[in-house]
Amino acid sequence: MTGRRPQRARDPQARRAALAAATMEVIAEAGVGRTTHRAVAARAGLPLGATTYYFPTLDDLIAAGLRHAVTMLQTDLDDWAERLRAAPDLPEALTELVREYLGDRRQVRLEYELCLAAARDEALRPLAEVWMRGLPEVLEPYVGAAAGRDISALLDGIILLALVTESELDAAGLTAAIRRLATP
Amino acid sequence: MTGRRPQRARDPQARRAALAAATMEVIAEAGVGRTTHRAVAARAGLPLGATTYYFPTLDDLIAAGLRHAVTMLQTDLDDWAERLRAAPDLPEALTELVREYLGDRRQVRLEYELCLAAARDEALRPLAEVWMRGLPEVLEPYVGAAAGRDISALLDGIILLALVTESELDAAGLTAAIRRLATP
DNA sequence: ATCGTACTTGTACATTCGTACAAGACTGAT
DNA sequence: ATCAGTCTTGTACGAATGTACAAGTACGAT
Repeated sequence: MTGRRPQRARDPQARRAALAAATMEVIAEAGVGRTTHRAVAARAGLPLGATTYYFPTLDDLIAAGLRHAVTMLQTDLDDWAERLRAAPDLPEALTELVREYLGDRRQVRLEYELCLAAARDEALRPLAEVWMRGLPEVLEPYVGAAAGRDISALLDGIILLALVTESELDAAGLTAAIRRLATP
Repeated sequence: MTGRRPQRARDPQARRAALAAATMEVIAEAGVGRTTHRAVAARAGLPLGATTYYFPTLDDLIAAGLRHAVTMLQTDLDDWAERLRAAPDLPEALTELVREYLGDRRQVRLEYELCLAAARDEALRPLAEVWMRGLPEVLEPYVGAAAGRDISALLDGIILLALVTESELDAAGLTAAIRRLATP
């Protein structure tokens, strides 16, 4: 019960955040189903007990990780919104954003981990909806609600294809497809 | 070492198949990351030892489950191809097929489990590619390669959206979007 | 009939898991 | 200075995990 104990500075808020961030990373690399307390603790550089102190159960920990992921994605989305606002041509700008997004495969996997987790666990659904409805909302002012949803779905599908096949993105083709969906 | 042992009839081929099918079901319900030898054995109604006898490691078992899933998806796809051939209007027929596909959420989840597993494990990639390239190939004769890929991506995205939000499919909107992508 | 091989099955085992908790340490109020 | 409560950390423990394997059974070749 009493090993050496050089206790670190206290900062509960930072610990919660660090654990959520570490959980997000573990999910991105190993998947929701292989996420464990110990992997998260190791990734965060914190003792095992810290995980259960701040998040009573593993499900809580995973939910916190996914919530953190959505927050990150949200700020990315704000970036997208701003760059689209400044862009001369929407389809071309969207294509470029997709290309950049595909640069970080870990983050892309995380997005689909979130979707699958939400598809399986109803409690996570609102979280995933925030993310899924984000892009359509950004696009709506430009092309309307219906086209916004269609284009968003197209991008999700194209991103999934690129994730699985690891093939190069056909930028010209994507731009053309977006343009088709955008024109009324 | 020596419990009661009413040994069942021998049929190795059927056992392999039963284990692969059971694995597929466990993956669909619990996810790749939570798939275990014991869950598969229980689902197949076989003893634990049978799993490791036919599939040396858990990865082998999971790969077999995913391979089985792709085979199932492939026959579904053949169905799609046949029905599209007989359909008077491609966009409307596709929309109807998507609506039916969404009826079995377990199968839809399985599809995305496959994609995520392939995104994480290179060895599974060819398997997922077979599936991802299947629909574009079916569509190509009707609309060309580029539009086939675009429409396929659109459907994947729409299906994902429906899976996550559990919202009703907007059939009319989808048909219209497909038509936009299909017309040259 | 017998025999070898391929299959079946129960069980064993080290490891890892989620979770619980006791013991210490910090901190703000008094 | 003291105390209560919050935070920190190491360790414990039963359950579940992947895998190994010995013992037993069926069956085709001989």
